Amino acid sequence: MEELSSTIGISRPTLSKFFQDAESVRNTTRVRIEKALDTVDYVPNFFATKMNRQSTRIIGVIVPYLNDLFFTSLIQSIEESALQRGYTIIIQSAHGDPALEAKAFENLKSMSADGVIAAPIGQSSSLSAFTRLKEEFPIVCVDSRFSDDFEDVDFVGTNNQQSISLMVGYLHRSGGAPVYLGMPRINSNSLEREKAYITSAEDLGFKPQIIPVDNTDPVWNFEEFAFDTMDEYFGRGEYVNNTILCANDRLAIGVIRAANRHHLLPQRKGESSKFRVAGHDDHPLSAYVYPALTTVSRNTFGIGEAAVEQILDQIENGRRSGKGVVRTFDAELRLRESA
Amino acid sequence: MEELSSTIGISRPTLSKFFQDAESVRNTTRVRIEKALDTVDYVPNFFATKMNRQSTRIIGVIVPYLNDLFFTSLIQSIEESALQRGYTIIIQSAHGDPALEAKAFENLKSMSADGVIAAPIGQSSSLSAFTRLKEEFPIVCVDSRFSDDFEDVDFVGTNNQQSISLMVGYLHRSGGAPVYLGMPRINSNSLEREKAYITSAEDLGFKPQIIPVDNTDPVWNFEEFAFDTMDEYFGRGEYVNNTILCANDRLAIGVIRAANRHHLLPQRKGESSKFRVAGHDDHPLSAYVYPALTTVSRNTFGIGEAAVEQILDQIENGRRSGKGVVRTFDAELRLRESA
DNA sequence: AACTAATCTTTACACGTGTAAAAATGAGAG
DNA sequence: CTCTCATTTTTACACGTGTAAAGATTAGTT
Repeated sequence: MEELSSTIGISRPTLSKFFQDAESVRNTTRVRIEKALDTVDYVPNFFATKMNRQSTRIIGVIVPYLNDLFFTSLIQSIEESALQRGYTIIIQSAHGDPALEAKAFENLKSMSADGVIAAPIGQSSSLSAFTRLKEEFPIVCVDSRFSDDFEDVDFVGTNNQQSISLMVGYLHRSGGAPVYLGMPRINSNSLEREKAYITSAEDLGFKPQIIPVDNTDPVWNFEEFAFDTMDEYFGRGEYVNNTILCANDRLAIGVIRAANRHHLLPQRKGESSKFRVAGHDDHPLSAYVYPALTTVSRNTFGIGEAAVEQILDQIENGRRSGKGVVRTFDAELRLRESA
Repeated sequence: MEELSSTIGISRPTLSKFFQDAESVRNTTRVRIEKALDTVDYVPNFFATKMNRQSTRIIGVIVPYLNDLFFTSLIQSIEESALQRGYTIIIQSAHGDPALEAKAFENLKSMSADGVIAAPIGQSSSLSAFTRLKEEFPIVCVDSRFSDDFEDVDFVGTNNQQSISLMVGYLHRSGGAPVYLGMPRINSNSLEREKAYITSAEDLGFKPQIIPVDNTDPVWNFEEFAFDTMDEYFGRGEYVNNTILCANDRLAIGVIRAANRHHLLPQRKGESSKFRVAGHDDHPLSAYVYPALTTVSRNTFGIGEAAVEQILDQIENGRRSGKGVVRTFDAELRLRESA
């Protein structure tokens, strides 16, 4: 930069100012700098620009897994919003491991990230780390809560109560009360949706029925989990005439596969069947399975955008003490073929 | 760090040495440091550690899209290998935009990344930028080549000739010569697989037949593209008795959806149909569509691992001039239901 | 106890940028 | 031309760490 500035014939501080805000230097000098930049290719050193600053304009994003299209969509919308506001995001995947999640927070702390948007795994093993970390920089939880104990942490996610009751209502009036297939207990959505199902059932006056699953070893490959679980039930003739509401689409995709294997679904035009499946999330592939999955679509874009808004609010206006902001987004029915 | 070192009662350089390699300090001092680290939580500043170094131990990873499970799996295997070797990865998504791809390279350059593993989009618009950048730091192309013109760049990917001819051979002998549905012209795999199909057809003595598609506006939502394309053909009664080999599984999933809509697939146990579909890649969901997709599995883990090996070879042993190393991985048949 | 090798301390400089303060220069208005 | 204000230059320091060199200390060996 020193070198470049003397080549152009201006001082280094002026050049530094230019890179921070091109409009902040005089018009004539700006043109001179831009012309010079066409010939040499120079970019300010990322690390040096982030050192010794009050703000790094970095937002950390932590997801439990990268191998899930919901999280990648979320990252995409977060990145888009952040870039618009002049922030850079650093993506960290916890690979489903609470220890790595804690490490991801440490990494971001060592980068003096201005704030962190985290879709937490939320296992007890990282609770103590989180308790400390949430005091160290602004944090917004997205998609799922870290734990109910952290009422002071902002949260942006889906209104599970609304989305589930919307779906349960539709299923109930269109062909019979659904039974519920929950997801492995990996985050707060898991429990929240189950509760929402029970509440909705009670509101509508039917008896909630939750399919018992083996939760001893919570896994992230939902399709396989749901397939294995339901394949066994279907083989014994159980749940073959039910409407199954799944906690998410990836489970539903596994269930549909098992149902196809056991020929539970209408096989010809005009045929009908008592067996139905519904999902939750509007997974990108849910329209492409057969039968196409009836589901509710989460407002992924809105959630990502709101998460950025909340973290920037904390960063720029300081953290408010007391209860954290909670923003939930309603979901919309996507009626397709499976229910 | 200054503060911490005086608290422990040692010098800052010693503490610095400890953080770089805990084994490099005397046993007794190491224990003292570790004990102190339990009480205060201190992590060295990421930026400061990367400044003024010959090596940052950072590897940049550029993918065209994050919303594709192949790329996320690839990232995961790259990250795993890199972490083992003590390198940190920085993920950059080009969002399908060659301009953003070029920007991603600039970002990594400004971070003085030791090297970059890139799954390039490879549109002409970023060619000139790439020509310059490939001289500036070690680059390994993964999954697809940037352009045939860059023979000096290392490449790690799938042996498309092997994978396609494996599949074409199987399809040909098991029920009829396949026609080919290509993917939008977004990268080198697109053309390579098409050529491999033609070669295989000629080897087996049948006339290659490529389904004409509208490629004016290359898109990344393959499922929709394939569905729209084939829905129209099927509606006109075309290709309804063919075996369709798709350039990737996401296309095949769209084709299966269209085929289901037009009732081209066997609907009952025992029924058979002349219509078949096969894919390429072994997408995580390909086993869950109905009928389950017959495909070939790419060695994603091997590819990621090899990409890391190649970039580290360049970083640690210097770049060799002349022809780049090319490592391709064979694929394996995954026979399921669709063909 | 004396020697040796390993480790540690001290000191000093480096990295590439932001930023503050004071002085100098430039542009536009009257 | 002179005044005034905006911009730029100059100078200097800061950030948090790595690292090199020289001297001091410690641990292990005989």
